Amino acid sequence: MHVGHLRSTIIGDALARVLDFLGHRVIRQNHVGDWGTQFGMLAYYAFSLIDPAAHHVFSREEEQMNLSNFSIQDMEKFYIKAKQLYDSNPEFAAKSRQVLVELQSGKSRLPKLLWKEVRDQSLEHCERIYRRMGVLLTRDDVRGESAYNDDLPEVVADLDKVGLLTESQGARGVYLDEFTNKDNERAFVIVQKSDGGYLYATTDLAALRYRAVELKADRILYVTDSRQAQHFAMVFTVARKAGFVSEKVSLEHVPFGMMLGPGRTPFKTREGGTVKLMDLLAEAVTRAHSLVDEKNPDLPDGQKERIAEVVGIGAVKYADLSQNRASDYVFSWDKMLSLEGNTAPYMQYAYARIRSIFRKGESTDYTDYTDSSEIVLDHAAERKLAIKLLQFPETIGAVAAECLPNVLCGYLYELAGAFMGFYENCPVLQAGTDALRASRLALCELTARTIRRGLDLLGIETIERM
RNA sequence: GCGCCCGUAGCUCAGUUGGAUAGAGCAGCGGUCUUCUAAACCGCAGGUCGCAGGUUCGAGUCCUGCCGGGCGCGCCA
Repeated sequence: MHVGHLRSTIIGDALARVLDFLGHRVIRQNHVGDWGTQFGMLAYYAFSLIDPAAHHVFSREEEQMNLSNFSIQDMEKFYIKAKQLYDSNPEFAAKSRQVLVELQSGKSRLPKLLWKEVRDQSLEHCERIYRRMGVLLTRDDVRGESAYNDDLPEVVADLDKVGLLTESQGARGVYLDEFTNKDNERAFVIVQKSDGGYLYATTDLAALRYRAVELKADRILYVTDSRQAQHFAMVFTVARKAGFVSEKVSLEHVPFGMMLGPGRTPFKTREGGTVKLMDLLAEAVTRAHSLVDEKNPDLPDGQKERIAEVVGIGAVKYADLSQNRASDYVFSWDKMLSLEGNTAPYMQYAYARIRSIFRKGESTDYTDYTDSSEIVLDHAAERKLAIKLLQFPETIGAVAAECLPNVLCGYLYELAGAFMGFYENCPVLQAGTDALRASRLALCELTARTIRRGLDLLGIETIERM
């Protein structure tokens, strides 16, 4: 995984958390690309590692080959090498495509075994990143392109059954009056190539039907980059017309802007020169660690490392989530790893400050103050903070309705800002009266709870001190 | 050609059912630690909201046209 995979992973995770929190039954679907050309080349490359001299691929003896020792240390390097060979070596490319054909037809067991091995390694790699980033996806959520392989002929047959299917120049597809092509003619959505192969529109239709019929989803969200907007608009239209999805089911593409490189050039996926996600996370944690050393040198080392991890990872995720997802995202180390201003550490810092008050006040029991206290809002800063606190529910509602995590980020930033103002102006532990002290402690408690909950919904952790 | 997205301060961006003097961060300048964490706070400076019309009591927001940028459009995903 590289930085180009960051957005869909993080945005999808945050939206799933928010919808979950609101009581919806959320079914995560990790639609991994485990069935295309790239997996053919990976599987064949894996094979060539086992036996570099091999010029033939699918003999019986080779099917017996023991694959148990096969392991891939670094899937990213592995892919780059395979890609280089694919581009430079016609023989390798031809064999890769052959592997894919064998794979999809299910004729030979060897490609299947290799494919499975490569896929497992790849998914394990993803899971390591998910765990470090605090993304809730698990292996159970993986339902990739390969899962729909057997449904593809049926999708085409069903389109034919309802009279939508047309043949043109040997390819089969659906004409849509709602869209036009380059020549201003109605669009043609191809579901089966002239050579009999299927395309991603076919897979997406199969997936759509699975989600509507089998999973009984009533709202289906597609978190992908905005370039696929038209593709999904067309696939949704076909699915409706074919009766795969009823009108009651909401189909929503949740598009986000591209990851751009320096100079606003597109970040090429599947090319060399991209920044690895693991490296990005490590760099973020390193930067956070040196900041902890600087700001709070007396903390024990173990605690510093924990803080660096939470702050660094949080900063990376927040940098992405806080921007309106429609905008293109210009990759910048400084911006992504920034720990100043409107960043996760700002909120984490506000939280840590509040927790510090409770430690100093010798009470860590949250419920001590909220239930029995009258809230006093005499100071402007108190009033401002209280109003912000009350806006939390409507904010979450808006985030869920519009699928905009940055709205939650904006809210939390305002909340943390309101607290900072309160903190500067309103002494808590040394408030004039017991009643005022109790009231302010309650405000602190409610703020801490809201910040922690809000960050949690974004997939970002909090720490007790920093 | 058609379609979608975008154009807001020097830079990066908020501003989504139209509502009062358009906000924030960074960068710049100047202040604030004898009191709960200064990873903070306060102040100053900085904008013809791409342009031109229109709707409205009211437009960054809605409509039309234009300029500029990005992306997409029958056998890749």
